[in-house]
Amino acid sequence: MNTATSSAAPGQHVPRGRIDKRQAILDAAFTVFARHGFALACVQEIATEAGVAKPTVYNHLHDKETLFRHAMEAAANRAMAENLAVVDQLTDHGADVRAALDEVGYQLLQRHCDDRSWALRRLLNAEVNRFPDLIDIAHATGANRITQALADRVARLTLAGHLAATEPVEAAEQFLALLTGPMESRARLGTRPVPDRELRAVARAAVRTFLRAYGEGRA
Amino acid sequence: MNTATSSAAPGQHVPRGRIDKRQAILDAAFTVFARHGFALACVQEIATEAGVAKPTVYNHLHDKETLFRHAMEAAANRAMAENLAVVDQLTDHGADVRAALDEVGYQLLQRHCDDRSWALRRLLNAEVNRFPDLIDIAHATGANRITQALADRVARLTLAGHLAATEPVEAAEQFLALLTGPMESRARLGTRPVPDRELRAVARAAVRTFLRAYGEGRA
Amino acid sequence: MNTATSSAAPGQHVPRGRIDKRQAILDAAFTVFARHGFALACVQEIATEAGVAKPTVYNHLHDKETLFRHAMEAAANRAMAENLAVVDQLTDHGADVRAALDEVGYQLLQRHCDDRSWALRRLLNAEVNRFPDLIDIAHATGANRITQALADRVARLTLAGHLAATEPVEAAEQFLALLTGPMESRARLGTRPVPDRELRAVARAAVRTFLRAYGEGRA
Amino acid sequence: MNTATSSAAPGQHVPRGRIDKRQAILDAAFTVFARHGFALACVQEIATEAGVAKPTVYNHLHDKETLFRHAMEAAANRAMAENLAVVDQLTDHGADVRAALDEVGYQLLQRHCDDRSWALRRLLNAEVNRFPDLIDIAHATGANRITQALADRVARLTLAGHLAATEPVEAAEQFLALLTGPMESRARLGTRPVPDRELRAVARAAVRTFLRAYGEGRA
DNA sequence: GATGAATGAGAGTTCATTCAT
DNA sequence: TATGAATGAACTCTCATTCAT
Repeated sequence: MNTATSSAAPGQHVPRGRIDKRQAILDAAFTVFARHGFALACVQEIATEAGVAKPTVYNHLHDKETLFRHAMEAAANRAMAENLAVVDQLTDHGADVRAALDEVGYQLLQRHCDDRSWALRRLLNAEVNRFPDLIDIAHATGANRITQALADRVARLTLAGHLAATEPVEAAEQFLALLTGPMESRARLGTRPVPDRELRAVARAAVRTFLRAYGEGRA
Repeated sequence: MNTATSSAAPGQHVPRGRIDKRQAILDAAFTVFARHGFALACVQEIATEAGVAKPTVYNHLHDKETLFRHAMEAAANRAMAENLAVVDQLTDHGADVRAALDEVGYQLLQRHCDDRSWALRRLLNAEVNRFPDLIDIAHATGANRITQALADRVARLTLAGHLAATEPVEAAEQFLALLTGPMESRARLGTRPVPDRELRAVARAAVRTFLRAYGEGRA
Repeated sequence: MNTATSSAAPGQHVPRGRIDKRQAILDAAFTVFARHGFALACVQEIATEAGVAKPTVYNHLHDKETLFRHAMEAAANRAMAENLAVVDQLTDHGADVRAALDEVGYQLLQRHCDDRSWALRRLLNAEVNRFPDLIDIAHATGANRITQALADRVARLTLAGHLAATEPVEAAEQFLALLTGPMESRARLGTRPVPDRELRAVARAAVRTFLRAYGEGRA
Repeated sequence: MNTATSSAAPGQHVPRGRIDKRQAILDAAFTVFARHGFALACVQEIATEAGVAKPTVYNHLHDKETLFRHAMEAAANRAMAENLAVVDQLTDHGADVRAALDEVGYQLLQRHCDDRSWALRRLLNAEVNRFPDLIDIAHATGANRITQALADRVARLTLAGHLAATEPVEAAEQFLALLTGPMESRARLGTRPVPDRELRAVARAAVRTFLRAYGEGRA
């Protein structure tokens, strides 16, 4: 039905339409799963959202569970990539640590409060019993990697004399906790859109506490 | 599994069913909902778990939705009561603030990592789209009340000269964030039982950071 | 619940309340059956409409089928009595046969188009497969008796020289047919209230045709 | 029971089901609805009677209600077509009006007393509250169309000097009433099969009365 | 490879009916 | 006697999944 979606390079025989279709299905799947949860999402709705027929979904992803897994992995990977990109900005080339942390904290919060991020965490929570292995994928490759990446930066800042964090991982963990912890109830589990100003404020408060605890004056 | 279904005095005629059937149903409902989520939990299983027939469930709680709502409210209320009881221990009659915070933090973490607490949060996350009003019930009367109660204590400790928290609510929010934030990935969303020792450690780390930021030396 | 319904004579110990209750139940039953049909009428609704509890219905009338049978018989008997009373007016003491037939025809049509009459016929039609014996009760003691009573009057009028009906039963049958036949689609099976003027017109037309066929001028 | 389900040419590959499944379902539906009424007819029985699986019924006709509506409409259309075909025979090329009316009356009565006709009227009566619009379909396009068609013929016969009906519609209405009115109790609402001889007799009596009232001698 | 049609299994809900007070 | 509570049975409808084209 949607055969003209792809823009395959002319003269070359790459079945790009195939891949595009698969991607469309995965996107649609995540959207629909986010809307209704695993159990109540029906494959027909996913197919319609993706613009294909139901059996096509089964041709590409063998069954509903596989579909869910792949959609979740894709979403988790994208989210992690975005977060890592933010953390990577935290280099020491700017002397003003507070400003740098403020900015990184704010951007992390933005990612955290994105609709798809909330949906991802919601689904992870919801289906943890049915898909226990998804936690590994999402946390091992997700949350923990963010923590580690952030710990790396903290360690560097400590070595550079900008911080006094003796245990970088713990510091990173707490920094993230100070950022995201307050959002749970403020955003009502992702139901309420949090204005940018509030994100900035939460980030600033987190940084303030973090720096009081781990600022250079401390040991 | 449901040992508290009926506590009738032995030797006394037990009516075919009346008094605590409703409670048994609600308990069973929460258990089964926690097991499978709302959509996949079937009323028959709840009825069986409660030791009644299916229509009895419908006689007491009109709907599957109503059943869910009431089960969730009951669970949320119990959890909140437990947490408030813990916070209430945080009076200033002990001079050692750190020890008091350690203990309260540890007990809050215990409640937080209780199976039923994880289940409650999981269900809340999972069904937020279908039951948006449950967030109000759970957060407004739950998380926020804990924060407020804790803020009260923080204010008192500040007045007593034991803390330097100028904004008690923010301080309370961050204390809770420092406690519970790290648990998300450590407990793998409630999948992995966290040993007491680890709870103690996380609590201690949280208190350490908290006191560095809000200890009496600060202003 | 409705204990004060009866007006038992003081000083006498007649359990009138019992009888009243039974009657209330039968009335309610007919109303509800007329509303929803046999299958969809639920005993609970009948009980509520009668102002009693559900088991009380079962105490008085053993089960739903019995309830239906008794309600229908009562309604049929009442309808028949009313119709017979109308036919009985058709004596020859008035010389104007046309006027007498017009009036009787009109009154029969009124009875025929009463809500409860439509409901009765509707239910009879609807449940003929499940309650075949009800036709006997309703037709043998109902429609046929009206026809016979009318045939009696026709015979008398013939003997008195006012009519020329050689076969009174056939004449009666046709008179009733001319009256009620056109109502089926005019009243849309009882759904549309037919104005009195229309009833008069149909009756007059029926009488006109009837007298052309069976008037004294004919043989 | 359902011999006309599939008329595929023998020796040809029959697809697992496609072409006349819908028709088979509608036929089965009418049969089963006629047997049990709307409420007590269960879709499973319809599916079995049609030789398909239950969901197939839902695939073709969305609802039990939709199913009922379509089955009723089909039955009503067929009945009306048959009746119209009979009325169409009533042309004036035969000089013997009485014989022509006798024959047409008899054939109309045959249609009227067909099992499916009784069933159709029964269902119409039974479910008039739940499906009020069906009356329009059945009466407006059914009974009234027959009356109008018959009135057309009556008018022609009048113009040809064979009748003296000044109001063709009223005459047609009464002719039909004289035919079908007596059948209600004679056929016991379709429960008792009426022998052909009786149909002939009722038709003849109706025609006799009709011609006395509207024959050429009259004005 | 993509699709229209078909199906087996299963869930929520209702209801007539019966206990036990 | 009248009733609140409980239940077994049944029914509609949905959905993941598979044929056969």
